[in-house]
Order: sequence, then structure tokens, then C-alpha cells
Amino acid sequence: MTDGSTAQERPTRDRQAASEEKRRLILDAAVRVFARSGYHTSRVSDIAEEAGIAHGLLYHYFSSKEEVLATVFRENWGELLGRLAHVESSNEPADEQLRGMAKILLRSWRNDPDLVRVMVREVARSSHLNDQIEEIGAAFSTIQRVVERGQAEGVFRPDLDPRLASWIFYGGLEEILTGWVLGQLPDGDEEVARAERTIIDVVCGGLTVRGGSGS
Amino acid sequence: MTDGSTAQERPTRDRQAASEEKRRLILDAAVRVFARSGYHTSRVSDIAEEAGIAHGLLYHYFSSKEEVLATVFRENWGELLGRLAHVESSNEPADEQLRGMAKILLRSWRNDPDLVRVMVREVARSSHLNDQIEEIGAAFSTIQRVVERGQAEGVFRPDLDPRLASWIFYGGLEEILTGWVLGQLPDGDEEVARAERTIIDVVCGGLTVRGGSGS
Amino acid sequence: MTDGSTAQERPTRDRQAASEEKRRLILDAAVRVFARSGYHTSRVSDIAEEAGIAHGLLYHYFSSKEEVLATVFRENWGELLGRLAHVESSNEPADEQLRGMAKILLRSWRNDPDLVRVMVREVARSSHLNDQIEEIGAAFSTIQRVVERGQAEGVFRPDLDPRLASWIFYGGLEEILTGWVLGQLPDGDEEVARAERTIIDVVCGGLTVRGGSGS
Amino acid sequence: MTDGSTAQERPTRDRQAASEEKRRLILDAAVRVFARSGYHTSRVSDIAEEAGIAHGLLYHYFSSKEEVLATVFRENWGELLGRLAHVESSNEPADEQLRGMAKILLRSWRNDPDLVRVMVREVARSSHLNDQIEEIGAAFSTIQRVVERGQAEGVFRPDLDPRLASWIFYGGLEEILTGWVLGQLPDGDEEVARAERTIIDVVCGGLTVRGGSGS
DNA sequence: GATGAATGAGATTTCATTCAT
DNA sequence: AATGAATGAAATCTCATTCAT
Repeated sequence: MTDGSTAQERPTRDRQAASEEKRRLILDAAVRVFARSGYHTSRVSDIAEEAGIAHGLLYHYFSSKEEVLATVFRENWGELLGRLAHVESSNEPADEQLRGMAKILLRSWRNDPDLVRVMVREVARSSHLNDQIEEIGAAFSTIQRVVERGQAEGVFRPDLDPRLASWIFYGGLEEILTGWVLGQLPDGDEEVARAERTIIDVVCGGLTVRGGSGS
Repeated sequence: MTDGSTAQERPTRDRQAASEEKRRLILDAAVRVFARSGYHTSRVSDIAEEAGIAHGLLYHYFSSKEEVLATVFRENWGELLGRLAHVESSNEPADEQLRGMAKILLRSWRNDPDLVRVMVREVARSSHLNDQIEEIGAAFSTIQRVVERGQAEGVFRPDLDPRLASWIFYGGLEEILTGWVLGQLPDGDEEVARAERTIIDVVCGGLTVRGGSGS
Repeated sequence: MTDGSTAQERPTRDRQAASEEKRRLILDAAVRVFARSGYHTSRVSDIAEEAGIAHGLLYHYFSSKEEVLATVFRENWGELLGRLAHVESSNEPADEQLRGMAKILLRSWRNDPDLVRVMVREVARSSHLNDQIEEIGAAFSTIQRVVERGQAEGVFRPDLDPRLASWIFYGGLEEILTGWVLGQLPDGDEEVARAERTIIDVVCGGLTVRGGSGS
Repeated sequence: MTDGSTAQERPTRDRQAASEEKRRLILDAAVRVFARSGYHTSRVSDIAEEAGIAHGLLYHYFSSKEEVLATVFRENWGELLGRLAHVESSNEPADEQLRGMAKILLRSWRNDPDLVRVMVREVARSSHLNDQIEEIGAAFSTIQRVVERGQAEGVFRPDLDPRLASWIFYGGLEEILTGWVLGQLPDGDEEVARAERTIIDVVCGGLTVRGGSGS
């Protein structure tokens, strides 16, 4: 279809595209603003200003400030879930899958620090929106299934509660992200790599020195 | 006047006691209200009503709503720090000390759920007041020192970053508390005991099966 | 499009005009309210009600109640200064210039009694905002220059401190305005005329009888 | 009566004296506080703190904050009126009486600057209390009578409105005080003396150079 | 007299949301 | 779609005054 679109069709398509573009503009601006000032302290007009639009226009795209936050969460968390699922469906052994998931979560900090800031500080446990709890739970379930498979395959100890273990694993990851967000843990590519190693070492291998036949 | 108190002295002492009592009344009410509605959503008059006082009186004791939250944090976190320090100064081996610290943190949920709710949701990473970051850091330092001692004594693997390990340990604990706070993890005395066991098993011993035949 | 205005341009211009109109609406209402109740006793909502707007809108145009008062002062005092400057730049003799300035000040009472009420009672010496002192000083400087010129031209006695003389002159005028504001001096066109005559007679000619036989 | 007072009598007298002393303490503190911060901006507790008492005690001596201001005014203005009346009843010529009155008013600045600050800024025209207008009027009446006598005795020009003249005279004085209060006119003993001279020169002799048979 | 805890009306200001243009 | 003026509920905080002790 080199130019088969009617005169009618094109503007419509362009409009939709432009509309989608502006929607994204607002969401991106919101992430920056929420990251900078926090959800409650940010004003709708701050977001609009950051996005370069009139604040009234925001209400054409979102029904409320809360919905902006919810959308930020939903769309990004959804993508994350997808990537975790992809790891889960790989053929790697359970511990390698955990490593892959740690990588995804920890590297998000370098990819989009503002987004992590918002997720960690505003969404993770702030319960602005109860709807999100379910979606967050999906991540835990994924991790939990990996743990369970590891146990079934004899790679992981069978005596541990897989649900708690998955929470602990995720908690360790999130806390490291928090350390970066709060500027309390040293930052940088190398640090991210070390964090990946450490979380896997600790959670999979444990702190305690292995006895028996060598390491 | 055998007891040496003047007529002046007594009422003063009584007043101070009463004043301190009321201060505590307000703080306790604030914890309940913040736990129920969240810091931002709670109104000062909600706290006052919960405490059974006029809202103006709150400003006799605290300079702002924010100071109320900061005080709730400071006083309770301080107490927690004291208990962690006590464990640190015991003669137990490092892994037992970690277990002791896990106990303290996890049992706080049963002792005072509202307080944990507030600490987890409003203070831990909410960025209200940066002053608190330092005090939170003190807890990490304590844990970190235990890890380092464990490494020095040959109980813990020396190749792991003790700082990251302490964050991971604390993160696991906090995530479990969060699970309870959000109603996502099953609750109850038995569950707390299992959580204690699991966090220590995972962090100290690791998920991976310990085998004679190495990994 | 013969007139060169785009479809975009017109509404914008209209809006600006409407906005300016509303700004003035608020300022006028503020003058009436301040005149009636005094600055401190007036509430922002009184001003809004008098202007027929929601009180929140006032903050669209002014950042605070204090800024409303400051603006009332600045804009009106600025106009007054302009008129004084105009008199100063005339070719009249010094005493005639003083008469002209007295006219301006005294007639403002009949033109806009509420404004005079506010200027006399709230701004003149009330110390709300020190920024205004400078601008008030400009009026004194103008008068002082006229006095100095009168002295240089041999019309006024050269032995008098021109600065003090200008303050005395202005003080006499302001006191008469105050008498009208407080209802202590009789009011009316004729009275204003008499006040003009008297202030010039007193300040220029003095109370003392001029005699052939000197004093 | 070396010691004729009964046991009953003394304490009573002492108490009254102590009570009166405290009352004065509060009034003096109020003058300082009002001078510093202005009436509306001063809090009752500021006055109490300045006086070194509990703020509740202020209400044993005065029924309200407003009454404190009214009392400050009444007592001090009354004293001033007495001194003006004393000048009026002297045998001096009218212009000398005016000079005496100017002295009293202007020197009050050096005697008690804080009091002048309060009188000029809070009482003179602020109409916090309408009751005071009458008492202020008494000062004008006194001046006016002097002017009228001066006219009757042929010292002052008979064609001028004596009421307006007295307001102008008083206005000139008050404006100079205001200049000092606002830090806009140079201060000091010498300046006060010059101000006395100038106000009398201007109001009695006028600015205009005397013609006829020399000065 | 003296204290200061307690009250509560009330004031300013903010800001999410709506809506006319 | 886009603007930003307009609304008004709501929240924090102040402080004169009262009153139990």
C-alpha cells in the first residue's frame, strides 16, 4: 500500500499517532516529576508543565492524577512481568533463572532511574492503589514457581517455604534498589554487577561457609 | 515536711507527668491513624479526634503534622536500634545474632502491627524527611558489623560484600513485614516463627542443596 | 485575512483583556473592603465576595493577601507620583507648584475616598512591607526639590531645612486627609477648597501676621 | 507612724503595690513588643514573655489584648494632654505656646522611642479603637484654642481657619515623628532641636520671604 | 495570684478538577 | 485538541481566651 490511504484515513491515523505520542509525553513527564517530588507533593500542573502542555489537557488523557500514577505503574510493571515470564519459560536451571530475574530488576536502575524511584517509593508498598497489589503479586508468583521447580528438580532445598523464599529474594533485590534510590549504596555499572553476584550468592548459596567436600 | 517536697514542687511534677502522658496519647493515636489512612491522607484533626483532644492542642506538643510522624519514627526506631545493639553485644555466634535480629524485627509485627504498618509504608522509603536516613542506616551498620565479624571468625563466606549482604538480609525481613502489612502473606504466630526460620535458612544457608558432591 | 489576525490570535487578546479586567475588579474590591474593615480585619474571602469571584481565584492573580495590598499601594501611589512629577516639571513658581501638589493630594479624597482611607490608614505608616518606604520617599523628594528651588529662586526663606519643610508640608496634608477619613474634619467640596487655601497660607505664608513693623 | 500599720494592713498595701507594679510591667512590655512587631502581629504570649509572666496572667490585669493597647494609649496620651494643657495655661504668647507644644511632642521621641512608635503606627489613625478619637481630638482642641487666642490677640492672622491650622501644625509634628520612626529622617538631639525650630518657623512664619520692612 | 494546658473559631492558602472558549 | 480561568472543598496552622489546678 504505497499510498492507498484516503484523504480521510490519513489524518485520522496521524491523529491517533499524535494522541498516543502526547499520552506518552505526559506519562514520561509524570515519572520525572514523581521521581523528583513524590506523588503527593507533585501537582498536576507540575506534570503538565514538565510535559509542556496546559494542565487542563491532562484530563483528556487521564481521568485523574491517581490514574496517571496507576498507568505509569501498570504499563511498566506489565513490561517487567513479561520479561520475568520470558526468563521463567527458558530452559535454564532454576538458579540461573533467578540470576536472570535479578539482572532484570537490578539493571532497571541503570536504564531508568526515575522510573525505579517512582516504583520503589510510590508504588511498591504505598498502597495508593489497592488494585496494584494483585499485579505485584504476579511477580512473586513467578519467582515462587521458579523456586518450586528448583526444589522439585532437586537443585533447591525442599524444606524451605517457597513463597517466603520468593519474598525474601525479591525483598533483597528491592532493598538494594532502595539503597541506590536513597543514595545510600554506591552506584555504578560495577556495583550493579556486584549486587547481582551477591544476591545470587547469598540467596542461593547462603552466607554460611559450606562444609563437607570443599567448596 | 518529711519528704522534702515543697507545695510548689508537687503540682509541677504532676503536670509534667500528665503532659508526658498526653504527648504519648497523641503519638499513639497518630500511629493508629497513620496506619489506617496513611500519612498524607490523614488529617491532623483525625489524630486529635482519635486522641480525644482538640486539634489545636496537638500543636502544643508538636510543631507540625510532619513532626508527629518524625517523632513516631525516631522514638520507635531508636528503641529498635537499642535492641539490635543489645543483640550485637551478646556473645552469640554471628548467625545466632542474625537470628536474634530477625526475631526482633519480625515479632514487632505481632507486638504492634499499626506501628509496623506506619514504619513500612510511610517512613522506610517514603522520603519524608531525609534526617531519618541516617538513623535507618544505623540498623544496617549493625547488621553489617555482625556479618563482618562472622566472616572474620570464619563462620561466613569471606568473599561476599558485607554491606550488600546486610541490605539483602534486611530487605528480606522488610519484605516479609510488607507482605503481612499488605495482607499478602499469611499471618499468625506460627507464620512468624516460620518466617524467622526461613530467612535465616535462606540468608545463612542459601537455597541451594548442600551436597557432598559439590555443585 | 485583511486584518492580519489569525484565528489563534484574537481569543488570546480577548482573554488577556478579560484577565486584566478581572485583576482590576479584585483590586477595586480590595480597596473597598480594606477601607471598610481595615487590612488585618478583612478576610480574603471578603475581598472575593465583594469582587463576585471564588476566593481561590484571587490567588490566580495575586500570591497573597499582602500582595494585594502592596499592589493597591504601588499602582495608585505610582500614579500619584506621576502627577506630582508633572507639577514639578511645570514652569510655575515654587509656591504655585506646592499649591498644585496640595490640590492633587487633597482632591484625591473626593475622587476616591476609599482609596485614601486605605492609603492613610493601612499603608502610610503601617509598616506592612518596607519596600514601600522608598516609593513614599519619592513623594517627599519631589516636594523637597520644589522647596529647594523656591529657596534658590529667592521665593522661599533660605534658612530653613528643605527636607524637614517638605515633611511638614506633607504631614499637614496627610493630617487633613486623616481628619476626613476619621470623620473629624468637616467634609465637602467647599471644605476641600478651604483646606487647600489654608495649607498653602500656613506653610507658605505662616501664621504670624505680616507687618510693616517686623516681628 | 513609724510602724502603726496592722499586720492586716501591710500585706494588703504590699499586694496592691505589687499588683500595680506587675500591671506596669505588662504595659511596658506591651509597648516594646508592639513597637517591635506591630499590634496585629504581636501575640499575647509575646507580651507575656517580654514581661516575664505566664500569658494567662495577663488576663488578670487586662480583659483583652485590645485593652492593653487601649490602656497604653490612654495612660500615655492622658499624660501628654496634661502637659499640653499646662502649656496652654501659661502666660506665654501664642507662638511661644505652640513652640512649647512642639517641644513636648518632638522630645517624646528621645524620651521613649518605643512609645512613639506605637502611638504613631498603631493608634494615631489605625482606628483599632474608636473611643480614642475623642481623646486625640482633645489635643487638637488645645492647639486650636491657642491658635484662636493668637488670632484674638492679633499675633496670628485672623483669616485662617484655626481648626485646619491646628491640624496642619499637628500633622507636621506627627510626620516628623513618623520620619524618625521609619528611619527616614536623621535622628539625634541636634536634629530634634532643628525640627523644633523648623516647625515653628514654617507654621508661624511661613516659607515665603517676608516683604516690606525687612525681616 | 500564677501557671500553662486546653479549646476551637477562623484565616490563609493549595490544588485537583471542571468547563467555557 | 487545547487552553487556562474558575471553582470550592479541604487542610494546616495560629492564637486569643478560658479554666482547672
